[in-house]
This record gives sequence, C-alpha cells and structure tokens, in this order.
Amino acid sequence: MNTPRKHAIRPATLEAIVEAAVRVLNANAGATMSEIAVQAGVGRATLHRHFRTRDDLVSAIGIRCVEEMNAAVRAQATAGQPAVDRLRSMFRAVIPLGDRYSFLGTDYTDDPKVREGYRTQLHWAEALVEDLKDQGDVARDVPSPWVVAQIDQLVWTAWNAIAEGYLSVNEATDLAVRTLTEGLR
Amino acid sequence: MNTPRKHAIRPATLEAIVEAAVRVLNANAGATMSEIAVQAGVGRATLHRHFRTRDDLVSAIGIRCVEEMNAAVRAQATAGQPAVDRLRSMFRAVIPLGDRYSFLGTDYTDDPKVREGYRTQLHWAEALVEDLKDQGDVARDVPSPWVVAQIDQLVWTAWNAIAEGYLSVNEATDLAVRTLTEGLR
DNA sequence: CAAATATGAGACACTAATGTCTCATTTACC
DNA sequence: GGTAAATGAGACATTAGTGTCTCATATTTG
Repeated sequence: MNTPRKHAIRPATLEAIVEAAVRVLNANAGATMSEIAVQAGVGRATLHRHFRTRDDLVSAIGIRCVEEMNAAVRAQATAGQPAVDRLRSMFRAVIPLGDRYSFLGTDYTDDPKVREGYRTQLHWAEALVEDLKDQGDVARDVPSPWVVAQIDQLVWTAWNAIAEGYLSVNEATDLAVRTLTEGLR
Repeated sequence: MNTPRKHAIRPATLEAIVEAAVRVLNANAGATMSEIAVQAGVGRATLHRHFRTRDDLVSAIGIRCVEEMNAAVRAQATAGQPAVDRLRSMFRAVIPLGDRYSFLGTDYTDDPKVREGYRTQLHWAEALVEDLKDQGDVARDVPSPWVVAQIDQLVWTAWNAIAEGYLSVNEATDLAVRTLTEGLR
C-alpha cells in the first residue's frame, strides 16, 4: 500500500511548513526547528511527524526550490528564439524566485537530487552562454565560468533590487540583460 | 594599567587563531569552537581565554576583516586619478581579500564596529559610483544601488575565478572593470 | 452526527556545544 | 639557567537543540 493511512499531511499544513522553512532558513541558515514551527504556525511535533529529522526538512526544501527553478526555466525555454531573448526569458522567470535560489547557495544540502538539479541548471546556463557567444552577444575571450557566475549574481542582484523596491520585475530583468551584454556605461 | 599581566596573547597564537577562524568560518558559518581550535592548532581553552564567548570571536574576526578591507582601499585611494582608474585600483586591492569579504556577508555580526566599517565601505563605493557617472563611465539612468551591488558581486566573482585557478589577479581585475563598464559583448 | 485521524502541547531522554576551571607542561624573557 | 606566564589537556556543569512519545483537542470525512 502506497497510501499511508496514518499521519498523511494536510495540504494547508504542508504549505505552511514549506513556506515558513524557505523564509526562515533563507534568513538564517542555522535556524532551529522551533523557529520554523513557530513561523509556520504549527507545533514542533508536526514538523517531526512529516520530516523526521532536520536534515530531511532541509533536503525537502532544497529539492523543492531547485525543482521550482528548473520548472520556471523549462516553462520559458522556447527553442527557436535568439539567445538574448532566451536569456531575458530566463531572467524573467528566475528573478522572482531569487529568495528560493539564495537558499541553495547558503544551506547546501548533500542530497543527490539537489546536486543533480543544480547540475541541470548549470548545464542549461553553459549551453546558453555558448549560444550567446555564437551570436556575438558575449565575446569569445571571456571565460564561460565567468559569464555563468555573472548571470547567477545578476539574478540575486535583481531580486534584491525588487525586494528593496527600487525596481519592478520588468525593469530589473531589462537591466540585468543590459548589464551583462552592454555593461553600465 | 592597560597592559594585562596575565594571559596576554602570543602573537603567533593570535595569528593562528585569527587565520583559522577566518578560513573555517568562511567555509562553514556554523563552525564550532573545537573545529576552529583544531584548525588553528591550539587548545580550545586558549580560544576561550582570549575570546570569552563565541560571539566575541566572531565579532573580532568581523572587525578585523572589515578593517583589512578598508585599509586596502585606503592604501589605493589616490585622489587625482580618473574614476575608472580608481575603480581598477580598488578591485586590485580588494579582490585578493575576497575570502575575508564573503565572511562579512554570511556570518553577519551585529557588532557596531563592523556595521560602521561596512557603512564606510558603502559610502566609499557610492562616491566612486557618483564619479563614474560624472565621467560618463556609468550611465546616469542606472540606479546607484544597482551599480554598487554589481561592484560587490564582481569582487566575489573575481576572487572565485582566481581561487578556481582560471584567472590571475590581473586578469580578473581587468575583466571585472570591463564587465562593469563595457559588458561582456 | 459519528468515527477516524491529523494536530497541538508538553514531557522526556539524548546529544552536542559552550563556557569555566584546574593542573601539568612548555615557552619566553631576564 | 631560573622564573613567570602562556598554553594544552581534560574534567565539569550548563544550555540549547533534536527526536520520540503520549494524550487531549480539533478537523475532516462519510
């Protein structure tokens, strides 16, 4: 029987836990189960019922975040477009998830699924950079890891700008593309 | 009497502790006093002798790092030069300290001295950005916080590139300036 | 409404880290 | 070389977090 009869989780409870965990762990990687429980508005025991150990919870959050990112990218991945447009689409999709993203950097999990998802993103980015170079949007003499790192950082910078309220999503997206290709001059 | 008679610290011991703490805390913000002691090659008790609590140690490291950064910037700050050259000098001085720098982001201390040092850096960067705009190296329509964030991120990216061995300090510095002003096209 | 079950609250044992202390040993300095 | 002080090693109490369990309550489902 695949359906557990006891302690199935209520959707609302799961939602509350996951959202709180993302938020709290993002603010403080060393956050405690109690803090997460309080922020989620559930009992600490409920956390342990559905995520037996703290590591289980962190892993689950990691998997969820990385899958969200990949899903967002995949949803925007239209093959025919020019590379710059795909870059813009990618930024557009990923920037609003900046908070989920930063979690992955800080609280790195050793979970193989997270690692795999991360590798998927990396390959995606590398392929995109290659296309950008092919189309002359990025100079050939710039090392690809530098470009990938720059894209990564721009997502974070853009999300921050939005969070701090001085740019809209669209403005931040455009500025990210512009910063990468043309620079700020 | 300002000179403590008992438990003055030996320069070599202090050096070992500080270096180990920077290294270890950078790799893992939640590192334990034991880990730091082991890495420093000193007894755990010695750590507590000179830094009564863990917070004291973290604060001290934070202060030291931020002061190192400010000193490096100050040493390079020649007033007469064009803004771009000052940007390059700043990168040149700060990039090799990337590991000290990243510590400040992760393991944020509430210590007022750290905050103050951080603010100093921020003002410095803001003034530089203003000059860059005046001289046409950065477009006026780009929000200054974006530029400052970009500079910050570039320091980290450049340090990473050096740490991973695919760029030299000079190459990374040049590429950082180029990325900021001209972009990667 | 009634039965089933997910949740909340709290008690509990266990572990890991912190911070204090003592004492023997090593190091620096005169 | 001798003295004073810094260090290392380890014992110790204390604290904070984890993970388990139980039982009463709230919620869903039929």
